[in-house]
Amino acid sequence: MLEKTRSEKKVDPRVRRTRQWLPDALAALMAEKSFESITVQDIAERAMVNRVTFYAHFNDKYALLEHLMRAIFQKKLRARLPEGAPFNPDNLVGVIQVVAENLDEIQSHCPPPRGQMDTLMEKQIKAEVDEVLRCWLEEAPARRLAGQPTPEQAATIASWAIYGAAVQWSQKVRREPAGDFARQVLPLILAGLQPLAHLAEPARLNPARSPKRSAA
Amino acid sequence: MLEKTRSEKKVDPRVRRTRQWLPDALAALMAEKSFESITVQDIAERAMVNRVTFYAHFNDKYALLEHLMRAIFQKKLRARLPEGAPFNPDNLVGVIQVVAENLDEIQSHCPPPRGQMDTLMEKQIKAEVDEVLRCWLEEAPARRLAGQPTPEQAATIASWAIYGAAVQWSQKVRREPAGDFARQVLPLILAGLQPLAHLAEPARLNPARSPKRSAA
DNA sequence: GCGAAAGTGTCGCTTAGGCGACAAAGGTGC
DNA sequence: GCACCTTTGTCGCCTAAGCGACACTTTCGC
Repeated sequence: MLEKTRSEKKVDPRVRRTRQWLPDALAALMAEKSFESITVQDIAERAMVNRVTFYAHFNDKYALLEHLMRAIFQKKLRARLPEGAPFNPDNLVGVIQVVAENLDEIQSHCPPPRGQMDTLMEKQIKAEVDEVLRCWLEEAPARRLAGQPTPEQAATIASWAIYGAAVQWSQKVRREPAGDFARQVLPLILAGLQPLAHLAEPARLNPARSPKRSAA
Repeated sequence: MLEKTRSEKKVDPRVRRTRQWLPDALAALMAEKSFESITVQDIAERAMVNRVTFYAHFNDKYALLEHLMRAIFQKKLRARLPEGAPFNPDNLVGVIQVVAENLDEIQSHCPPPRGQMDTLMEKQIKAEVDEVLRCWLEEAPARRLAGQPTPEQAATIASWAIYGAAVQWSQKVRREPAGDFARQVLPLILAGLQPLAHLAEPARLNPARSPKRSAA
């Protein structure tokens, strides 16, 4: 597991195809019936792929569902953020917004007995957000001091925080648009991303030195 | 060559897929540029298939074009005639009509320097019509006498006749609808399909015995 | 003309996918 | 309980597809 992070250069076209078809087939089937009633045979048949081939790529249908949900989320993210988008407040708002919208869509589309689906989705979305944040944190000027939080810790904390905020938002009876919500919680999320904070507010106070508070 | 006539039972799904993709790719490319300017590499690339795989299925792009044109014609035929349609005058009219329409469409869509395309299409359409007629002739009650035309001969003669008539029709400056044309030439075509003639006219004259001509 | 570039057709070799079969769970009806 | 059926994972064997490389031929551009 966890081989190359973001490259995937030379993949056998056959592999690329089947890894495209299987999620597509599952998505198509889930538009027709409940996930639980879908069998691996159904998926393989719809994907025009042998059942054994399925197991060569995914352990079971839950693993495929994880992959599918992450792919869906990634696609929405790509639509909101341009490829290789740099860190800035607007792009971070975009991430939060897409998390919220995705959550909302799943909850409104799928019938309430969603079983493990919520858990799976939560794991995948947090993982994806974590990865995006980690990229941003690694690109940012390194100012890591011993005893201070690592970028990995910051990314994890922020991804959990974002997801938690989105869950709370999605459960409100009268909720504001996802974009408004995202802008609203932005400061709280940014607070957890200290290494990036100076990129967010151009006229910031100096963090390490004594904060010379100006007279009002 | 010329293995099973109409069965194709168990084909490896991988083969089925590539034999689906390659014609699809060629059709897509021909909507963009001329056939001559299309290379085997283009086709393989568009079909997401290795170039060597192409040669495992077709000798060259002309062979693929033959296959494609026959497939297109077959599809139109299936749309006009229900699967396993029996012989009757209306279905024969349908065959003639589809031949004419197909000819017309190719000639109006493709730019006049069509090179070998006409030849290829002619060969494939006549082959397909020949096969359909042969099926009908074999199903018909056998009344074959020594020295009389075989069903194969009758089918070939009729398929050539149909195609020739369609070519003439397609070149007319002011031509009637394809359906009218088909009904118009039907008697001439039927005349060449003697073994089927009795299925076409319920109140026919007895063919072998002395034609007792009724007074006007 | 003539060299570079692109396209063609064909070779082994490697790899992913198809297939039949199997034992081991899970239902379902009685 | 017990059969019966479906689904699930997992084998090994075979085949189609991918790939790099080769020797051509064709097509340009100069």
